[in-house]
Amino acid sequence: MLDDAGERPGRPAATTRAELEQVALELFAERGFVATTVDDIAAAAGIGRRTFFRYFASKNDVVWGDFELGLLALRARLATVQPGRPLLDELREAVLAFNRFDPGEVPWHRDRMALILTVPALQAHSTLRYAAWRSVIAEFAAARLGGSPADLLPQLVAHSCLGAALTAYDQWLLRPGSDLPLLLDQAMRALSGSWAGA
Amino acid sequence: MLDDAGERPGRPAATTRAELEQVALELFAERGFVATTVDDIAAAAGIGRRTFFRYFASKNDVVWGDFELGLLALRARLATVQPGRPLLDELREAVLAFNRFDPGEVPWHRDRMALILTVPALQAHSTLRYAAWRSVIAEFAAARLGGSPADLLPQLVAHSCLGAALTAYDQWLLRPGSDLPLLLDQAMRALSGSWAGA
DNA sequence: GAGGGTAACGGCACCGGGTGCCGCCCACTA
DNA sequence: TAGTGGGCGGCACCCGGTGCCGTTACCCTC
Repeated sequence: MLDDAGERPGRPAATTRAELEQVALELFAERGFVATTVDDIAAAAGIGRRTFFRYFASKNDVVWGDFELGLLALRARLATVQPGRPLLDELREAVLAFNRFDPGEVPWHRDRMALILTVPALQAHSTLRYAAWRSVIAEFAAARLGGSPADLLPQLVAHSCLGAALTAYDQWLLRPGSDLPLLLDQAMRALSGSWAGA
Repeated sequence: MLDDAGERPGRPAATTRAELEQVALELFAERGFVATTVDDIAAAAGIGRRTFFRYFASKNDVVWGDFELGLLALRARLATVQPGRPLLDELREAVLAFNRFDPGEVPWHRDRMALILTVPALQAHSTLRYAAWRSVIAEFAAARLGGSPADLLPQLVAHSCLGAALTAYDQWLLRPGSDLPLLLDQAMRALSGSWAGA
């Protein structure tokens, strides 16, 4: 609806989400997220400020790329999982898959995540995105454990997985050169109560 | 610095945080959080809009009452805990203590939490408050487990406790008449890997 | 009881994100 | 060549948040 080249009637779209995202991330890297105004982004992309908000619901959303698509993939993956293996094993692998990226994409992804995890406005906004992520996990956990996704246990599972993923990301950004999949794996495995007896 | 009755030189404060909070919560209950502007609150409290922002850093903060004091109490409590008991037992009791309120306070607290957990702007903002809460937990966990609060395990513990508390609050608000301390206890106990084998 | 010190008040102007409205533009189609 | 329809983008507006600065009201001292 604002992308692909012509085909449709009507005026062709002036740009794409991906293009806008790239322009914006460069500006964020140069001057920082808060110091970059939406006018700056629109000007740099050669569009009107009003048009920017047709591509992204908010300045915060620019940094989230194709998160929605990722959620769809996550849900699809979990829907086709065969029962039989421990819940946490499935979740661990799903979390790893969700956070797997082409090597070429990794630096971009790292920049994005650094913003999300350090800029207060983005930290705050991220909660709304994470809620959608958690509900995918809670759905799956509920299917496995029985009951409704709104029940205490599925919700707790979802919160725990999110916590593990965020912890891993924090470590990844904190320690240059560290390995994200490894950290995610460690964090997810640590959920199995390895610290519960301490 | 803007509270207590006279004693100091200078013009006396026109109101208090508590008074403003009460006025604001009533307006939120009447028209909702988003539909209530800061001007509305200021007008209802008989102060200038500019003055409102001397009492609260943002409209979002109104709803958080004495959270900072609670954090201090939580930290103090954890600092005086005798080693020897399992980490999770200490944390469970600390979480329960942190969320214990006078019976008379409960309805107010429930309203506050309902706002925080359902209004998107407040959900988002809450992350920043929770970060401070988590760091108190992480400090304690690091002291117990050894290492730095920034390490993976203490961070994971903190995220898990927060997740448990939020899960319990969600259930509390979802089921009228439910018992918050009981739900918190259940959620914290469920962290001990009761679902890890499923 | 007059005057100075001091700290909160609060108006004003400004910024920036976000939105509703509406006329304009422009590729495609008939 | 005229018409259709969807994206563009200016404009005006709202609201949260901030820096500035003159004003107000108390207290203390003389």
